[in-house]
Amino acid sequence: MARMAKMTTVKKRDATATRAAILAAAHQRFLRESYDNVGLREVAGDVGVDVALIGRYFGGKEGLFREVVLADKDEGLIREPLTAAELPAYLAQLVVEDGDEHRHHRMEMFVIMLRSASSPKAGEIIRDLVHLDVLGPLAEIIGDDHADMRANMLLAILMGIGVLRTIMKVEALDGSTEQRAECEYRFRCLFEAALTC
Amino acid sequence: MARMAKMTTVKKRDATATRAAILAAAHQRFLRESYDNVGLREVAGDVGVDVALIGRYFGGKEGLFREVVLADKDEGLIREPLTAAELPAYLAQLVVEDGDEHRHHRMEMFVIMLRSASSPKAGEIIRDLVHLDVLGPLAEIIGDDHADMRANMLLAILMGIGVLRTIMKVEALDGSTEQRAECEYRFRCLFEAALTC
DNA sequence: CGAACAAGTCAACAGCTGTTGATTTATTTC
DNA sequence: GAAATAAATCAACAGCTGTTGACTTGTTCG
Repeated sequence: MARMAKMTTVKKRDATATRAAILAAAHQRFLRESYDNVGLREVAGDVGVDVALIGRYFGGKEGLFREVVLADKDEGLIREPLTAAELPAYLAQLVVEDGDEHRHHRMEMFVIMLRSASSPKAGEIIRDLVHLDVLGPLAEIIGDDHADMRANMLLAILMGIGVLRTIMKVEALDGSTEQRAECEYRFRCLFEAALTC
Repeated sequence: MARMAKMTTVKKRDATATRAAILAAAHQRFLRESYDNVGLREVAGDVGVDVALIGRYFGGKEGLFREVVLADKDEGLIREPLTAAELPAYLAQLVVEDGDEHRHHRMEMFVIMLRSASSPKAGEIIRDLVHLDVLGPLAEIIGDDHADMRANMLLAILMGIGVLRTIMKVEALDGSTEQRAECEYRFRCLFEAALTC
């Protein structure tokens, strides 16, 4: 009858809540598979909702992906005010995932972008975001001449590490246990080299 | 009648030749699109052959991709005998694409791997190849303790540059005209840092 | 020539994809 | 409580994907 298994919610009808739930589910899916390999029915299934609802709320797959990526944009890769001198240490800490919840979330956004960078439709969205939201701020922080190139080199290192770890599944860069400190140190050196050489 | 438009070949029937043609066409396609976004009909169309033939010769899409990737394996990323000291300069030259035909081909293999690294089926093939054919030789050349980690860092830089250039379509790393020398210099510095820090 | 065999084509099948219009169900409003 | 509105579902459609078996055509060998 009225008594259901789940006590808290008997499937209340809340548009904004389900919208958010779909967004969260999509985020998790895009984190683990590429744009092409994420099915809308899977995402809908995670939430316990029909596929058609995604179309209604986000207009389509592309719209859903755009919103997932843009939702994380607020806490872009570099948000807090940083000086060029602090950059290497900050980035190094970022990649060894030893940060707080915010930093973890930023790395997730990074992985999503990496995963779906191929695939024409998703790639376009990502490229814009990278240029405006990552490359721009980075170059501004660096500030000297050749700032553009230095920003690109920093991003290249970040992306390379990301690809190797999450997509190529290389274990040596995990930075688990005691290796973590060593890992972080080396990466800091690398970032410094990119800025000073 | 017997007179056709193309003078040289009136469609001779050569199994090994068409096999090679399919392989070449697939190479070009995988160079520009990801595994998921390359259609077998497109590849067959490039050669002027029916799709079914691909299935006959390569067993399927996965087999085709494997053969494309393995065909380039002979001239792996690092082939000629190199010392650790020569490595930075060699890699820097590799990424600015200022090399001969062989080096160009090696970078193409690299791009193919990057493009399709996501996508479960292709990724598995690529991962094996990266471990055995790139990471292994690199670590052997480096030779010191932490060789594994250093090899990973070198590869990370290489991949990052590759992703930024070919997938994110960043222009600043193109290394065109006069910038090329500067580009090469900076990358050499970066590789050196990865080896010595 | 004519049989044997390989090379290539044809057609069609399942399976899955994102997308859409009509429909049902719950909630709100008067 | 009944009408109006939003939330969610259903069913189905095209389109494309890789794959398979049966068929046709060209080549080769006796």
